[in-house]
Amino acid sequence: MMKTTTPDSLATDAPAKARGSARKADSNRPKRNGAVTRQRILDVAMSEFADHGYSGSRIDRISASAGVNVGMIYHYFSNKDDLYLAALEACYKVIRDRERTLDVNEGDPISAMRQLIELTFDFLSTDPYFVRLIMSENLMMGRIAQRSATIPVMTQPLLDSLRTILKRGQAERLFHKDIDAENFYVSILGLCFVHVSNRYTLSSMFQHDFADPEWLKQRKGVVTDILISYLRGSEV
Amino acid sequence: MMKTTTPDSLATDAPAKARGSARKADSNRPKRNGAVTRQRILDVAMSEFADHGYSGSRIDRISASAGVNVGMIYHYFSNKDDLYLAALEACYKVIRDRERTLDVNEGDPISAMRQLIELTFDFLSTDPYFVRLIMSENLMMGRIAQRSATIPVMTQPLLDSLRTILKRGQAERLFHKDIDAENFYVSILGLCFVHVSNRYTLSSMFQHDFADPEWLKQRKGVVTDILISYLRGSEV
Amino acid sequence: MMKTTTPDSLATDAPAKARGSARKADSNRPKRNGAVTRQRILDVAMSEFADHGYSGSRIDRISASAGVNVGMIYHYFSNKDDLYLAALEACYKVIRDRERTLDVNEGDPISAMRQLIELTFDFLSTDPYFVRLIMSENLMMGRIAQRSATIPVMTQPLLDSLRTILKRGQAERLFHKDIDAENFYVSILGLCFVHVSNRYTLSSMFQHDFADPEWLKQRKGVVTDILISYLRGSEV
Amino acid sequence: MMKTTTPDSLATDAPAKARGSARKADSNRPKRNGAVTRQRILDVAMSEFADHGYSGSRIDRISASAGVNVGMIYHYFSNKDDLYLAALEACYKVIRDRERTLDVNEGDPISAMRQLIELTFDFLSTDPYFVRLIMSENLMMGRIAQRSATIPVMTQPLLDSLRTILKRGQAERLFHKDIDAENFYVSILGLCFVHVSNRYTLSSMFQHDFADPEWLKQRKGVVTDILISYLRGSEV
DNA sequence: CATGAATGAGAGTTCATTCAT
DNA sequence: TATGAATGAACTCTCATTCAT
Repeated sequence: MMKTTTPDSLATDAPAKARGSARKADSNRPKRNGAVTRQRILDVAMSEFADHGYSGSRIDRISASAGVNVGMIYHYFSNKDDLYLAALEACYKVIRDRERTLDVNEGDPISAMRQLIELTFDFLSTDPYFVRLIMSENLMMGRIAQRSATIPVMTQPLLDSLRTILKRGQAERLFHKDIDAENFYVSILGLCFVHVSNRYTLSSMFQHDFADPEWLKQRKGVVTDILISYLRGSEV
Repeated sequence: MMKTTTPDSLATDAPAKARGSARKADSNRPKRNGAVTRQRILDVAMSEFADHGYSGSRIDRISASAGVNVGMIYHYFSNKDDLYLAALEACYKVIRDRERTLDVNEGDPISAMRQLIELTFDFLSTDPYFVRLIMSENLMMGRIAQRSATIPVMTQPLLDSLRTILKRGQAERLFHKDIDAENFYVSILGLCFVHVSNRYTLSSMFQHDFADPEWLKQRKGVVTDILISYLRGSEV
Repeated sequence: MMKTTTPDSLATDAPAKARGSARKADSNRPKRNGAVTRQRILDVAMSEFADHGYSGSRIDRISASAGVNVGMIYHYFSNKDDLYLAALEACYKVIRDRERTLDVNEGDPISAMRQLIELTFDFLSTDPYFVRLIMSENLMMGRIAQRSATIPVMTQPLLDSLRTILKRGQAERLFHKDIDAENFYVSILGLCFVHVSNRYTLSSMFQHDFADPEWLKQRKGVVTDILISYLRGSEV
Repeated sequence: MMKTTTPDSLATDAPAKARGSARKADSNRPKRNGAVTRQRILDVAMSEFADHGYSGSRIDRISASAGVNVGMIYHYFSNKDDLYLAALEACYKVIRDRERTLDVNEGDPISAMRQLIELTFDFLSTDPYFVRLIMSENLMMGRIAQRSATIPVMTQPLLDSLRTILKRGQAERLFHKDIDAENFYVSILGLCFVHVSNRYTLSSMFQHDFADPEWLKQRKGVVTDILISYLRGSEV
């Protein structure tokens, strides 16, 4: 089975030593370093949960991949639920951090919006572990996410960015007025998410690979067109 | 936990007697009837798999809900995988059948397309078991669906309908030319799917309920606008 | 897995029609014929029990192979134990019948004994289902066989034959006197049985096939030599 | 049902503490000791498999008798097959070790061979668990044993011993020349094995107990006579 | 006679979690 | 901090047997 890889360079703020793929034996790594161990567990957990969903994930497999003892997982994360929550939040942190790298006040609003769309499209397509973790959580009907205090907080900057771009576009009469930031984000998400979330069933339906780079490139154009043309739509 | 309900009236072609939600005791129902029992198991399985995903679903729970012995499930479906496949295919059959109720050759192309979009939107929003089953299957990376011979076959009429509408619209110069039926279906699906698939994480992010009827109604308008305005887009 | 075949021509006294390998559909066979059905079940049961031992055997598999319904097995044989007993007795009947084809009063005693040994050797080597059924029964510590009234009865003619040959040989001073018929039969059995009963573990130990025809032929000579030279042994 | 007992003193090299029959509560034994637990499971497994054959054996019963949790069996032996293989190999180790206690270069060849025969006879008669395990494995057509690398290796010293004795006997003109070591071992095995392997069916046939010490003693003499007289046979 | 749907007990195996060391 | 042995509950699946039709 294909394994989703978590983006080591972005997933955490842990010291550089801790990064790199998890390994069972690494004579160089310090024998006792709580933060590093904790982070290694978290990295592995993200990909395990992404690969198998919550109930499909195995504590044993995580501990083996992280090269630590089962007890360590319980030491740092209490139980499977809490570990899952930590993985989920870490995951949201990655995309929200990346969104903030955009400067939404600069340049023309259309290209700003296009950048945000493309960033979202690329992020979801390139790092499917995010999509998978989100799907998994929704399959559980938000059982874990609803306990999170940081998820709504992390959403705020994204909403602010969207509102800024929309306001600037409306001020310049490039976008029509009836556009709600939150609702528009749902549209972005839907169009950037579905070919990743539904990659396999779409493949069954249409008998080709929806992760093919050529297809993705063309699809990104279509998605951007759809969304931008909608923003400008009421001109018509 | 909320329970998704499968649409009894559509899920099967079994005799009317068999329909109705599963129940443990029904003095009226025949004590030994293979077809009916099989169907009752399948109905229950669809909602169990939708509610809990593949690994979260329990054979015990299915047999209890269906009011049959565990062994019966294995008698009719061999194993969990095959039962899941049967549920998945039954599920696809429902939406594909519903899509075929539309007459794509009649009326103007725009309203034909609008009908298809709205049907899709309504179906996915009203019967989340479909969305959830699809998500679950994709989380398993299509392990089961790829064994299905009927899924691609059932897709054909949908593609035909889309192509018919698009061709008619292009002939009447209502739609621009560069639209690929399959690609457009992915857009429809993305916009009709995401608020259901991501209902719970979106709720965590934005702190309101994405199944609220008022919100859904408004959202359906937006989705239709986005898609239709894209179809006509090249006018701009 | 290799399948032991029961000797159709010898296993039963049922009408010829019933013989031949079991089959699922045979349009020619009479739809209702108790004796035939019963026999077909018994034939299949012998090979099933021989192939898998008691606990490894499956009623379902027997009914499928016999081309009859599960209920039929219970109709004719009450339960698994009784079916097993019937198979075991049928099995003993085959070898005991075969032994009686020898005329122990004719010719010289040595060649009579040699014939009996060779008959035993050939029977056990050629039809391993007998050996396997006996092993299986012994693994169960004779749980079933001890209920059989016919097994000891069927043994009598064999003992009689052995005693006749021994007595004749001793009268002619060809065999020494201290030979007990029963004990001698155990020796015959041991030497004719072990390469069949232990075929697979011997193969693991010595890394060659103990069912190889060439090896069997040579081994039969050795076994006969050992036993005959023992009979004449007191000359030394 | 009679229970075969495994020879605790020989089955393992585990520390003395671990020996003795399995028991549920033993306040003296260490609560957490992998090697000891593993060995206790193996000891119990040997007798369970010997008593019931492979399919008749129950993991539950083994764990109960060993006084450990079911999971422990899977922790140490992965699955029933592997546990069975471990038991089988342990079993072979016992007899092969015992055979090596003989000094085949000392004394006269006839008495050396007699010792080997009697050791084999006694071992198989006294510890029927060996015979039963071997039977069970053969009933499965060597499914497990053929995966063993150690069984053929452990056979080598036995073959060497036999060859040594035979060569010495032939050099001294005590044995005739045409004797193959492997073939002769099959004869030894057959004659020492059959009254144990077929104990119950022989009892049904002849209506007396083939484990009776008096009978065994006399039989041992017969078996030795048969084999030794064959070795010297060609003198005649 | 004959069918196969239905049962219930129990099989092997897995897994989150705890705890002695 | 760190280990991995140990637990107990649960899960998927099997099977001899019964019984309505």
